[in-house]
Parts: sequence; C-alpha cells; structure tokens
Amino acid sequence: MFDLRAIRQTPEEFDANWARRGLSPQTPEILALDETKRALQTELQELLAERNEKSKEIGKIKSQGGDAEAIMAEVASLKDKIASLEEKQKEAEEALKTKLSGIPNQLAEDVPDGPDEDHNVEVRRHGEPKALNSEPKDHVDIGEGLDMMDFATAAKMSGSRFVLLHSGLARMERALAQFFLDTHTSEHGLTEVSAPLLVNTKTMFGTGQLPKFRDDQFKTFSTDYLVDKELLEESGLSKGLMTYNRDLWLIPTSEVSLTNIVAEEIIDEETLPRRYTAFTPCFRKEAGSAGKDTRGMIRMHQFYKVEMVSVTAPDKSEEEHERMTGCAENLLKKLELPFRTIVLCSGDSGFTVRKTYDLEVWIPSQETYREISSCSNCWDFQARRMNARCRAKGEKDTKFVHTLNGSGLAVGRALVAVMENYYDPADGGVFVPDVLKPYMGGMEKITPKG
RNA sequence: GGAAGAGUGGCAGAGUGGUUGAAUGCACUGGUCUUGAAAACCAGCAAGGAUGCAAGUCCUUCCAGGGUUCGAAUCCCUGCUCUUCCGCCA
Repeated sequence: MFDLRAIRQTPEEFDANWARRGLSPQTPEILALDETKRALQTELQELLAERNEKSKEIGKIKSQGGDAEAIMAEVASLKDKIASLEEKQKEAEEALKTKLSGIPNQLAEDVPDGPDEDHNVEVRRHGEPKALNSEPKDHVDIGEGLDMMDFATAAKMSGSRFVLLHSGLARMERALAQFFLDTHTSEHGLTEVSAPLLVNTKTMFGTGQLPKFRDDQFKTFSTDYLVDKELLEESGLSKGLMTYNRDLWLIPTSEVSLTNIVAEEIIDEETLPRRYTAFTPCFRKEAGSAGKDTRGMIRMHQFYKVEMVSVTAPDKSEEEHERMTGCAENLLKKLELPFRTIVLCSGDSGFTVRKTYDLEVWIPSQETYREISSCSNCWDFQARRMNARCRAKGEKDTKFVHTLNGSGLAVGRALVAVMENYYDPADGGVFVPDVLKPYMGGMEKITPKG
C-alpha cells in the first residue's frame, strides 16, 4: 500500500515509477477516489460533531432536570443524513482501498529497466559448471534410475505436479532442510520458527498474495461455513454472520507466516532487526504456468522451502537485503554448487517488491542456471498493508518497518541441483555433498536399490 | 464438540447509558532536589484520520461486525480469541 500524502504531493513521480513496470498512469484515478472520500469524510464529520455537541447538551439539561424535547428532536432529524453519508463514505473508502491494493510496489532506482526476464542483469557468479564426458541426465532419469522418485504414484493420489521420494532421496531432502536451518541459526543469526501453514485472509492480504493473486492460492473450506452461508442467504440476516469465517488459505511460502508475525505491532526500534527462518511446505496452484516445467520437480503444487524473513528499521533494509542474499549464497557455496546472482529487471520484478536478487543454480541437463532463491526487499509495502510499525526510544511518532524475504533455499530445487551436479554416470548413483554427510549418517553416495 | 467465565491504553486494572478517550498503579519521558544515583516531589505520556501556513479545531477507535438510543466501554444479537472443567484425539 502507499502513502497517499506522498502521492498527492508528487503524483508524476509515482506514475513514472509504475510506468517502468508497464503500467499506465494510476494517480489520476487514485487522486479522484481520494478526493471523493475525503470530501464525504469532512461532510460526515461535521454532522457527527453537531450530533455529539447536541447530545452532550441534552445530557446537561437532563441532569439539571430540564426539558430537552426540542433539542432531542433536532438531533433525531440528523440521523438519516448521517446514516446515508456513512454509507457513501464507506463505499468511497472501499473503492480507494480496492484500487490501491491491486497496484504493485514502487521499484528501487537501481533496478534495471526491461520488459521481461531476458533483461535481468547478472551481478556475480560463483563456481564453474563441471565439464561432462557424457550426455547429462536430468534429475527425473536419475531419480527413477535409483528407483527413489515416483511421479506416477503421486499422480494417482493427487494429480500432476506432485511427487513421492523414497529412501536416499527422501533422506537427502530432509538433510538439505536440516543443513539450511542449522546454518541459518548457528552462522547467520536467524531465529528458527515453526508457524501455521493455514492462515486467514487478512494475513494473505498483508504479504500481498490477496486480493490480486487469489487464483494462485489453495483455499480450504469448512462445512460449518457453508451451512452458515446458506443460512445467511435464506434468512437475509445481517452481515454479521459473514464475519464467521473459518476458511483458511494454504501458505504459498512461509514468508506469509513469518512476515505477519509483526502485523499490527509497534516494535521498539532498538530491538530491530528481527531475523526469522522456517522450514515449511509451500502450496501453489501454478495457475499461470500451464505447460511450463511440466517434467520433473522444478515446479510442484507442493514443495519444501526454508525461508528467511527480516524486519528492519526503515533506513536499514538495503544493507539487510545484501546480507540476506549473502546468507543464501553461503548455502550454495557450502554445497559447492555453481551459481550466479542476478538482479531482476523492472518487468520481471514481483508485485510486492522494490528490488529482488535471484540466485540461479547450474542445472547440467538444461545447460543453464535456474532459480533456486529469490531475495527481495519489500520496503514498507507489506508493512503498510499489515500495519507493522516501529518506534525509536523517546520518539513519539511511529514509522512503518521494512520487510524482506528470501529463500534459503528452495529444498526441492536444491535436491534437483545436487542430484544432477553430483551424478555419477559410472553406476547411476549420486554422491553426497560433504556438508550433508553428517545429516545422512555419514553416507557417501546414494546408489541404486537392489 | 459441551459447560462456565473473560476480552478496556506498553502492562496491570477501575468503570453498567450522558462533559469517560477512559480513574488508579507500574513502566516510560522531562524537570526539581543530589557530587552522582536512588528515593521523594512536579509535569507529560494511545493510535489512526479530516481540516488548517500554523497554533489549533474536529472525527473515529475500550476484541470484531451488526442493532437499540437524541447519546454506548456500558444494553441486545452474531462471530472471534483466551481461561477453567468435561469429551475426543496426534
């Protein structure tokens, strides 16, 4: 969300920034809605002030035993006017909020301009892809060769974009997650959190998944709710029943749960930054990805991810962004996987984001780098949506915090990367990276069953 | 799932229809005193918004939504959360 005062002052700057994402000018509509809302609000407040004053007078007269009939009638006559203005004001406010909640974040100045992912800019590179003396095998062939990766059975129970892992691969997935978490907590100073996987609508709004990306989310529903909804429609009862809502959303990333920890809070600025990490499954509809990455484990409806989230004071988020990206890179270095870091261009940057670094790991079978982590500075965008603020000692005013999130790392994709980069064509096995051995009982290599 | 109770400012906790945005205590901030600190004393201390050059004025908010009323923290309805007990369960 945005600072309306700032938009009023320099609308052209906001439009120019949004234009970098390919948006047409947004401020004329925003300012018009804002104008309407404020005019109604002022009018309403004048009436309310009149009502309050006269009501107080009635109280005074009555306490002195006088007759207040005349003035009571006067106030009563204001009632309808106030009710209708209240309605209009609420509608105007709603319209403004709807408009604002669908507009993406402002981009940082140093985000390169460009229409799509082909215009992202490489920042640095680490490691060299190994020269292969045979055709590279992709992770599906490797996994099925090991008899430890099973898409068919997953499809039977859940449809496409699900998978079962067995034995060594299942254990390696777990080992990766443990290794990531332990490195974050012991070396990077993050606090491990175990948080809800099902969250309410307000929470999904806070981090920006709703309302715009509704179609990408999985939603649960409860029969209780349906019963009540039917009752509601039949009875034509008040809207009050609508607030009874046990429907929950499956998190698409633990960024949602971790960032919303500070929703509605006022934090002592001295206690910032807060740095969280969590290992959770993530659930995504992948609605817009039909036909994309249909083979293998790259794009699943359910996958594991270790997430990092930082909450900082407003002047500290840029350095925190670099730090966070470094934490993710550190994991790939320890795994000895070749990767590069890129900065996303304007057209490829996400809705909530001011600036994003992607880490891309080398995937031999595709002879290219593929995304394995995305580290973003959301600035005050999410904080405004979830009303998360901080206050410096001795200061009266509160400020919106800045929030950042990054994968550290996507576990499924990390498994893919390890399988392909550590593949041994001699026997179809997969060497265990040194850092994972302690997590796999000292195992040196995953070898085919039997 | 059933029963009972409760949700008020950073915390604790008064307040059951009328100058209550809210007593009091703690915490916090400034001051007096002190070599310094503590104690004591004095003063200040919610958030969001509208309007205005500003000083200020006004509006909203006592879990949330709806209702009654000239007027709601206070009365009614619905929901949510928490506590205790029972049931069920990993």
